[in-house]
Amino acid sequence: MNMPNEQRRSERSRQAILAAALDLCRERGLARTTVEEIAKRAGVGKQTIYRWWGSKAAVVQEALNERVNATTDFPDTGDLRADLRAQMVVVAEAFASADFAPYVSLIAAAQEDPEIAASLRKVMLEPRVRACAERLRRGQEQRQLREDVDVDVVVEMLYAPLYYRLLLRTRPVTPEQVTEIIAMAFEGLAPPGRDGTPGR
Amino acid sequence: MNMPNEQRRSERSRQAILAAALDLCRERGLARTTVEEIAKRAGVGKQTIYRWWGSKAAVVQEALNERVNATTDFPDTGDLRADLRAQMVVVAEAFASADFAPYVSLIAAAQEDPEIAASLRKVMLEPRVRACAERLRRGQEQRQLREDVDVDVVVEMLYAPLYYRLLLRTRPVTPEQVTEIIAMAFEGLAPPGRDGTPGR
Amino acid sequence: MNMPNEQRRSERSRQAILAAALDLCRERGLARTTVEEIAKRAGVGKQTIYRWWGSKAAVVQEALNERVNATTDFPDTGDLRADLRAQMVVVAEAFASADFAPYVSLIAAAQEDPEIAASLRKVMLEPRVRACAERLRRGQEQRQLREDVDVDVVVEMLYAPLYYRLLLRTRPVTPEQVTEIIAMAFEGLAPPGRDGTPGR
Amino acid sequence: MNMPNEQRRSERSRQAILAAALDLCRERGLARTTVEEIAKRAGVGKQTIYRWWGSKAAVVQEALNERVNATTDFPDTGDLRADLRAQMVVVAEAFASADFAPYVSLIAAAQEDPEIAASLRKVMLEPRVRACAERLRRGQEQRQLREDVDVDVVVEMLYAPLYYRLLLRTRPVTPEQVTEIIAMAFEGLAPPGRDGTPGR
DNA sequence: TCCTAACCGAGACGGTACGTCAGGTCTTAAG
DNA sequence: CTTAAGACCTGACGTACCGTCTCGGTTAGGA
Repeated sequence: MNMPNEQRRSERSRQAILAAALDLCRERGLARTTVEEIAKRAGVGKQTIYRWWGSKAAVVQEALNERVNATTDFPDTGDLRADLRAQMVVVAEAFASADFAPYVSLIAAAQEDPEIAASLRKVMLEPRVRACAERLRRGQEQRQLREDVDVDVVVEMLYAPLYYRLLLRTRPVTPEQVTEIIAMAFEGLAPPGRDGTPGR
Repeated sequence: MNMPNEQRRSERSRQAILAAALDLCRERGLARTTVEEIAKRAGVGKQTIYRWWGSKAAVVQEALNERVNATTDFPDTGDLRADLRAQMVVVAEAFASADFAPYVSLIAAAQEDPEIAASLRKVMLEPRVRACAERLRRGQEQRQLREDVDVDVVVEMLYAPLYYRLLLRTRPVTPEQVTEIIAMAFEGLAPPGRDGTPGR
Repeated sequence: MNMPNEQRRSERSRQAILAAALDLCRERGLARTTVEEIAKRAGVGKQTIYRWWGSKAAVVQEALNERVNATTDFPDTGDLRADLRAQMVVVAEAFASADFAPYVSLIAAAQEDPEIAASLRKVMLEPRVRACAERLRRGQEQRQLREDVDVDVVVEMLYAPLYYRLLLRTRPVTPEQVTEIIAMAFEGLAPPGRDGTPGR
Repeated sequence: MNMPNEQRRSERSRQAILAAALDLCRERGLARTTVEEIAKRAGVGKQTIYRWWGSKAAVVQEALNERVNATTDFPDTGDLRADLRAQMVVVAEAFASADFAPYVSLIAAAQEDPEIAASLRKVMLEPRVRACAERLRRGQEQRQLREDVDVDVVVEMLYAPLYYRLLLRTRPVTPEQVTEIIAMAFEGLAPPGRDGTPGR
């Protein structure tokens, strides 16, 4: 994207485009949304979209990024598992919401467009992963989490099942799932042995 | 799909179409593959594709299904964690392979097409999930897995991190990841307490 | 124009396109006619136009050529000046007719497109010029036209004033103009001298 | 055109626009010349063009009018045919020149824009026609031209063949053509009869 | 001499049409 | 009846220009 003069840009058009793109994406998914429709609904010329964005996916992502709660702070009440649960329930509820469709569409688009993938990771994923990892590290200091685990892998283990259901649609994402994940992850799958530590 | 007369169908054309579709999908992804190209490369009329399949995704899925190793059997050596590791490493290697691109494309397409999603789940996912769940249940009987966990949720907990990396491309899927997942999942995240059972 | 298979061509679409193009051209001129409108009015895809013609001008020309009276025969009653007058009056009336607008548009388009120009000359102009020249040559044999003139130049001298008014719109083209042209051309501009032959 | 304040107008910009328009028109014809290109080449904002002219054709016409030899005087040596020939040869040479393309483009544009047509007639055509007609009238007084002919029609008869070749491009416009036209027009096409006056 | 209205360059804007691509349907000829 | 071939209608693509509309910056006259 080598941009034209940013200063002369019409904020009115920009907002109308982001809103229209997001609406259409919610209504029928990104694949069935066309640049022409976005332009028409936003009351804007197509060129204005092509001037500032590289693809309809880029528009949706900017819209999403601007509207999604920007706070990536993680609660820290001192109780790691409670804090994780609280945060993950928020995520689970977001995943279950109909408004979340554009994010799913974007992940789909990212599968065949490395640029979207990179930008998604950088903008949507990494800040939240980092916040969670930090909370986990504090949890290690507070002796609420094993010290010999890689917190980045823990983040994956906790959140991956939510993404699994989100993307493979085997079952709905629910707060109950969060409860189960945390319980299983913290308590482990090994049956309680005599000394509390399983073999291997 | 209400099919025309199956018996008169040309197997030669069918195979050529499946091969062409898979090749193109590997080369440039499903989104950038067109029915027209498949037809031309297969030396086939477009109508022959539309006659027998509902979409290019359906073609790719049939191709994938026919070529992928059909055996969903799970090893059972008596050592649950070793068996899980063995099977998951096979999956991880598959995920890491370049030939796997069509499967990823299909998952992407499924996000905005419930028909593909349903068919993907039924054909690709469920048989393998079922096989794993059964092995886990035998593991419970063999006292190698807690008896109070829902094995279907355990399947998710084990495989979800592989899908997470596959679809969000944060890091490559590797055998090491499998080792870490199994260790963390079985041993749990809670720090070893005095009595071996964490609070809550 | 390297054509696709001519045999599979839809005559229905072809006729609809020619008719629509001609109508639109009559209504508002070639410049204000768009390929999109032609397609819409003909109930045809744009691609069908682009498949068979190189430009909207080519469509109009084919339409014109197909509809214009194909007979280029020149009357030959034995009276050259009467025959010329008869034929030229037909042309003058055609020029004056509103239906003639597409021909004028085509001449305009030819000014900046040598291909249209060449095709116009070959299809519309030359056959008629040739027919007139032949009649003039017979006139020379019949001793009704000087034998020392180049009949091709005579054709120009007779018809050019009609084109002049058609294209420069100084005055309407009328049968009276034809009468004046023929009189002046045959009798000459030189004042009748003592011996009937002017100087120089 | 309701003009803004003429006094504040930038002559520098005006000249740059006229020059750019004329150059572009010579290079690729009026149809393929865009206002945007004119503006860019002239180093001028588009608005400056739209402020002072109604269309690109108007720009070209003003450019042409300013640069073309403004003298419409007709020579008068006393020999009408020689004077006509001299003047017509100048015109023929102009027609044959590559620099003449913009004038031809303008005539083409005039076919579908009555405003251009009117302005072309008024500015380019009528003064020259009037000058020629006056010379012809003096020729009648000098007994070098029949007195019973309408001089305006004679002007057409003489110049129309030049325009015919210019616009229909059947053959190049040359001084020889001028010679032929004058000879044929003055001497007439009728074969010299016994009494020097043809029938009808 | 300064003020201020106007013109100026630049170029973003809402549009229309372009010529192309691919979708899915329909037609033709061959087997 | 199926097939390969490919023309057909449709609709979206991304681009080029249209003519209008801001922006500062500059310039010229009237106060």
